[in-house]
Amino acid sequence: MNAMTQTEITRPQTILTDEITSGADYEIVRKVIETISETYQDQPSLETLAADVGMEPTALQKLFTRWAGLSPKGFLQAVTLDHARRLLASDLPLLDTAYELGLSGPGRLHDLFVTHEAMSPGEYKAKGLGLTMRYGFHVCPFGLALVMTTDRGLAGLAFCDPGGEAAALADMQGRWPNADYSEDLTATAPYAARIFNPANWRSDQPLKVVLIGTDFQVSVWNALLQIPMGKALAYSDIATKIGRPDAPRAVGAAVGANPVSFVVPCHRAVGKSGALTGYHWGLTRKKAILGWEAGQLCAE
DNA sequence: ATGACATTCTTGT
DNA sequence: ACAAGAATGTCAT
Repeated sequence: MNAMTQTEITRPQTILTDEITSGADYEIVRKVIETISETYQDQPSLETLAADVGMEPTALQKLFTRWAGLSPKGFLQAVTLDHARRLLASDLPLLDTAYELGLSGPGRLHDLFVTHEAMSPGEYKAKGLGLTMRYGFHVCPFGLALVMTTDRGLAGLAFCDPGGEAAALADMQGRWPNADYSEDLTATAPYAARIFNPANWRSDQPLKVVLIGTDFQVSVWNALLQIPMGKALAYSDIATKIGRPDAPRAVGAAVGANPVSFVVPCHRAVGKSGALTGYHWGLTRKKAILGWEAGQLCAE
């Protein structure tokens, strides 16, 4: 069922000619999202948006809907303050039970099933010494994804746009400067295929993730993993949840330091007002991911 | 709506 | 040990 993992891929560009065009689509989609979020008060028409990216209105409509499962207008609503508030307002009854679950094996922590283990403090201090990281770039609905794995599981996931590969890789390597790195698309492709295709989100084959960070960071990331798809939590809520109600700002820093973006849903942390605040890989991408998730939910 | 400041943890000297 | 910074929050205009 996974023809994709068999494909020989040495350069991201070659994929663009593949039938999987979602990576190329994102270039367009990203521009449109950018325009929408900058000018949404003016209610930009589909026609205007299409003209901006040099497309026919109907073509853009089709492309955007195929990408997000949501029309541009629907998407606009999905990333509105109102909607984010609704996500926030909704319950957070997942406080204690999910935590235990997270420590003891596979659980429905994200709609993508993951098992995760934290590295010991000693391993963290070694900054990756003795670890072999295999990495590769793969097209995904949000541009290019840099996937990094160890033999213990997925350790890193970053995003970039075409041309930004080196910067993204440097960003990740800076986190574990003592690790060995080797490009190995054969190792990373299956991860990419599983992560970005909701059809492959299965409980019988959970994704293995290793969390490499300080105790504080790991506890924050654990909290993020407990936020289900289509929900969001304020930074201050997360702070409360991990027992440090006075440290929302430190939570923000820890969320931002998350090395496994998307899988650890750092995009589901929002400001207390429901406003979408920063994102390490670009605020537009955060909006794109949230809108895309909204589309996935609609599709069910 | 905007801006100053309070506050906690991480990280690099 | 210390100082600076961070994807915040709150309160006063």
